[in-house]
Amino acid sequence: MTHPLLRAPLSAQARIATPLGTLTAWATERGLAALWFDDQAHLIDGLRAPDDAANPHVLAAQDWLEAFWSRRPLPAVELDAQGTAFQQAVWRALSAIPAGQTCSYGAIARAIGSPQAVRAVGGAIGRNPLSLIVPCHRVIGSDGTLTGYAGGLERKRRLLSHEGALPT
Amino acid sequence: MTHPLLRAPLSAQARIATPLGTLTAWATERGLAALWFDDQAHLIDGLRAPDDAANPHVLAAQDWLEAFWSRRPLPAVELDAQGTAFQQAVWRALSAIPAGQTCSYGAIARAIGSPQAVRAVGGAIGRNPLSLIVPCHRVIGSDGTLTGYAGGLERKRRLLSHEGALPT
DNA sequence: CAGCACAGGTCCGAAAACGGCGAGCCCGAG
DNA sequence: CTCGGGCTCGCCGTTTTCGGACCTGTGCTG
Repeated sequence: MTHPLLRAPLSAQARIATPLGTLTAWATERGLAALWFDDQAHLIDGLRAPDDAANPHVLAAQDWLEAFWSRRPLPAVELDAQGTAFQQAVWRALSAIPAGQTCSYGAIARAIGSPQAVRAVGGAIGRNPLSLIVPCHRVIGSDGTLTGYAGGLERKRRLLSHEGALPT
Repeated sequence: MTHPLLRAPLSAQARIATPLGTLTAWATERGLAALWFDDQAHLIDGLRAPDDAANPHVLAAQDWLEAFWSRRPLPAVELDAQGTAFQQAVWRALSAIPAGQTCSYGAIARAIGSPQAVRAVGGAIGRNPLSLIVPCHRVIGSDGTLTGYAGGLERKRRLLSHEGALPT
């Protein structure tokens, strides 16, 4: 039952439909622990909790997603993602990138005070459990290439396009 | 005449043919004391008794073996194996493993309440005098390796295969 | 009697391998 | 030249792998 992604036991999970595919959300008592597309969830292997679409954190995620797709201001969501100090720092930095903007891996590295750890930043971003809410899709190569996305490059492209931030 | 494997004098011995080679069975008045393949019987060196295929315990062993090969329910056999308290505990635990199943040395150690004595368990199993009847061939390494068998690894493999329990 | 070798498994530290990168370099095409 | 594509190499946190040390009962060896 203990999963490397968790520091508290899961209390609920629920599936949420979106224009880009169905997501599953996992929540602990403290907040949203994971949010991923079903078809790319290799990261989430073995994560399981009782279905409960009425869980408050799940509902919050749902609200957030609806606001996101319709480009309204985003409500706050309690997050409870588990990770090393470094990963937490990276994810926090990601959250600072506003919609409609992109940023390079190197920029994140500098932002968290480890300008040389560019590649390690890539690894941390790839392990971000909170798809969309922690906008890992807004980080691209310094030359404008999309480089990678756990949910698939096509999805990354469409997300950026939806935010009007597709690099030429 | 006193042998470390005996607590009562032997009363009979007899050879029994099986698909995997010829066994010899030794019996005391109280039950079956030893049962081993002829070619690997270093354990049994010096064990000698008058040949007597009509001895009741020998007959019981024969019945048991026939049932075993044809996968019928196994008749009870009186056992009279000599060993330390620790060894007896291990052998008793072995008898609890049903056919078609395997189990690790560590699991046996935990089962008898000495979770750390894994290696000692290996020693005790290797000294089990009652081949087949006390199913020491069902114990394999925790990683699935067959590790060892006094009767030869090939024989262990074929026994497990006969029981449909060969690990991948 | 002391010492050692085993039909294993667990834990821990060290070392190596592995990435959702980026800068520097070389080279050929305009 | 000058710009872009392709290559190499350094960067660093994380993961995986590897090698010992230790555990434990017993029989064998000096």
